[in-house]
Amino acid sequence: MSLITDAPDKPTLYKQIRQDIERRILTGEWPPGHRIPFEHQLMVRYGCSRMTVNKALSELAQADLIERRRRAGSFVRRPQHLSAVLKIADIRAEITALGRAYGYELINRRLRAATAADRIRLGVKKAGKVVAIACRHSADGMPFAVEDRLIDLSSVPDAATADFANEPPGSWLLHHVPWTEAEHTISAIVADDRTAAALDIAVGAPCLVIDRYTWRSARTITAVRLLYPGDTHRLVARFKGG
Amino acid sequence: MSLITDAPDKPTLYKQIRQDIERRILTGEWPPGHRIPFEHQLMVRYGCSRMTVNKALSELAQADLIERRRRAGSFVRRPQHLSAVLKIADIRAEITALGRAYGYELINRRLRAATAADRIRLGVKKAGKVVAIACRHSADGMPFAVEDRLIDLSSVPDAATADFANEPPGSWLLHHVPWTEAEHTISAIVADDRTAAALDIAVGAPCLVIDRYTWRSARTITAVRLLYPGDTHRLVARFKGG
DNA sequence: TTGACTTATATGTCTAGACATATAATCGTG
DNA sequence: CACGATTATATGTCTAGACATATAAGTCAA
Repeated sequence: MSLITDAPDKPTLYKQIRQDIERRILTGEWPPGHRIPFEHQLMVRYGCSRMTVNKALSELAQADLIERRRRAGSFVRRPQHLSAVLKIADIRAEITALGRAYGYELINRRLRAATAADRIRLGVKKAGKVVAIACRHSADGMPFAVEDRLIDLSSVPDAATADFANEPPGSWLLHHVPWTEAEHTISAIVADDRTAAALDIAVGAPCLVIDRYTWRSARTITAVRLLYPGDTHRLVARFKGG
Repeated sequence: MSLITDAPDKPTLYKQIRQDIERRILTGEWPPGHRIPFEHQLMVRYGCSRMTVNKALSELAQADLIERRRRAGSFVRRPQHLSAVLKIADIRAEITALGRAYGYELINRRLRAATAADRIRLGVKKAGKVVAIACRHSADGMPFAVEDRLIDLSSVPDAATADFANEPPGSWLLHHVPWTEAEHTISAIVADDRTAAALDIAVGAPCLVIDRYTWRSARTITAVRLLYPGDTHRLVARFKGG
């Protein structure tokens, strides 16, 4: 579901310098704490101006591979805590990418005044209207995930009239509302009878849960809970690090 | 467990330009596909040289917020698929960060010739030796996670003599072996009797599973499976996007 | 020894140019 | 009209300087 690729680039000088240093760091030749040659030394070694060296080092610093300290120099950072770019794609794109046929089914759609529980879930204080949606995504006709979503109509008025019978709300929102911030929480539960029926798995079978909250400029847009069969579905995050 | 913070920086000119454009993109003032003013126009607007504008735009391009095309200009990119930086910290750091007391207990440590199953798990073909470790992490005396790890001794010879009785293998590896690539797979299972006993939860209770493989320059270092109680533990990924 | 002050220095930012290069737009030609 | 050649232009990279600024290291006094 995710992969960080290094596009092969024309080896301009600053990129060459950057890759050169990166290689030494990744192979361990320059261990954490090692001081990288000063910009002045590097410009002599590579026969270029300081700006060129600076650009290479700046990018390495931006990638957290090195740390730059005024007057002291640049240092190889100690291995970062494991961190991964976890790309959780639009479910339709995810299923299509697997080469399987995507299916969507709206189970329930209700427009209502926000209940107390709704307001807590969306993290809003004022009363207002919400759209509650339950739907199911399938791959090759088999249940893939069930979705339980709440959309704050005060943030997304258009959602009141949107037709979610044919378009999944996730796709609709992605195309209609720019988001600025989001949060995923991943956990595990066992299927209750309703979930089990919807996913066509046994009651008590493990489920992977993704709760996603999306904001736009500190304003809640939507809260969604996705349930996947836990033994067949996997989230994969692949990454590089130092 | 993760958070992308924007450190408040002294507002140098290029950063101001960058944030200015970033704001317009994030608020939707400049929607996806919108062409950003040419560098030449921006240098007039901000009264600076092209290199300054170029630095701002280059960083925005590096962050995938804009796309730059020669002769055509720079354009706001359409919203990326949801992607999050999922920071899976060293467990000790994770527990400490929660303000709880960290505990570690080695359950089992065996040095053996790699079995067929070991070789499959590590993705190596040649015969060799491995260290198999089972251990438990606890927070405030309560089981937090159980770990089942395999270390390839041909990649990490020192692991044969390392003392994992007092130091968790994850911390030891992080400090002794630089890694260049890793992969996480997140899934859910239900606890079997052994897992239930180790985590002090009921048989059949949900567990969050993290399988992590770590490589160094295409060479497998270690494979580890972490089991967390699924209803109490959560992976959180918070992020920004366009 | 400790704390306050000074100094040297590496990085941070910026300029006003230059040439390279990819490509959108235009122009000509069949 | 279609297609290939030409041209204009925005970005990509680079230079040789400049001054700003944080700070490690050295200096000196209490």
